[in-house]
Amino acid sequence: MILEEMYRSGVRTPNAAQIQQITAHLSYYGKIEGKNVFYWFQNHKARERQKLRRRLSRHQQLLHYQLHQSEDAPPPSSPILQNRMPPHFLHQEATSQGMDLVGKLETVGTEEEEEEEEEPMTSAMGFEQEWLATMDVSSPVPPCCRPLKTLDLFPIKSTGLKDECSSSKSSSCSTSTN
Amino acid sequence: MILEEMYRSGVRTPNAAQIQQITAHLSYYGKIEGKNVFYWFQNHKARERQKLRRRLSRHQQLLHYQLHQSEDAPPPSSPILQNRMPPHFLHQEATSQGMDLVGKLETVGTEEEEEEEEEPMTSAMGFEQEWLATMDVSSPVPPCCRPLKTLDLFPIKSTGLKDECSSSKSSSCSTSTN
DNA sequence: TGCTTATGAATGAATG
DNA sequence: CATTCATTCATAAGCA
Repeated sequence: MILEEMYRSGVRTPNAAQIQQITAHLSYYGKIEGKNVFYWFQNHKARERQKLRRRLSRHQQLLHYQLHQSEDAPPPSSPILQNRMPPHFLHQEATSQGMDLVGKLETVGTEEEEEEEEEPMTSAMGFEQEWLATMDVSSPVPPCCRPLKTLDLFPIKSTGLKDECSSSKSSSCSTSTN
Repeated sequence: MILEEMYRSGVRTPNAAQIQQITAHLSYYGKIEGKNVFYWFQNHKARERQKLRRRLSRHQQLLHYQLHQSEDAPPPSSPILQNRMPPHFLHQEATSQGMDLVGKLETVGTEEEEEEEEEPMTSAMGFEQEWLATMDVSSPVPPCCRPLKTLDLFPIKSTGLKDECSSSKSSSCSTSTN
């Protein structure tokens, strides 16, 4: 769990030297290469951010929903996080020149940031997957009436498939509802 | 089931928006989150591909075997050689009415050879670092005796580790299982 | 009841 | 850094 320790300490994208050291340490427990460490940090950071993002988006969604739910309905006090900071706020040090052992603009608990490692991750990027988001689409809707308007979920097959079916994927025209 | 319908319709990797809608619809039948839908598609696609791949490999193996039966020494290995083919083998599977570009049956590695294809960059490490290379720091000393002087770089604790650095289960030393 | 299968979840390894 | 794929884990379901 060394890696997580380091991660919690603020290490996000270790540079070559750091990776070397980490790898050296970890090699005690078994065969390990630098790329393993590298990948670990990559994945961990990405997934951490993902989770965070989903929290944010969920909250935002809730807020949005509540805002649009009723004009007069007072928001149940959820003013937490409205992080819409400038798009140029995250910028890690592209693993080249920056040492993030001490972190920087993040709440890097240099000592011991147990919970709440709020990272001002990106927010202006295109659309990634907010799926992992626990967008409880089920909760906002009262069980007595479902706002589902029978979306045409079947014929949707638009730009989701761009890599694998790149050859000549199914035509997304009028999918004739299979 | 709805998801299978969609899958058959050609949906493979729905994007965020699609997942949202699907989740919304499915939420009518019970509690469901976006990640569930995401995982479903991931798994379904993967296993579909897996089945396909297995079938193909089996067939090709049979053919290969039969062809080389009289020519070369018949491989006494069990016919359940299974997968271990080039990572990029087949890409799509047949959808009912979608496109089934099963093509790409490239040089079906008749003899998959173990090659150390590594380190594709080594150029300006502006993007991918060069540790993807097999820089093995664990080499200087046998992994069974700790040569590392326990660098005080960070608080390393040898608690249970079974996934992070054990991508290779070949932990020669006592893998300090917890 | 013990085993095999099916499946959701998670993670390592890439690739773009 | 985002996205995808392959593998693996854990567990529930099905069956002999």
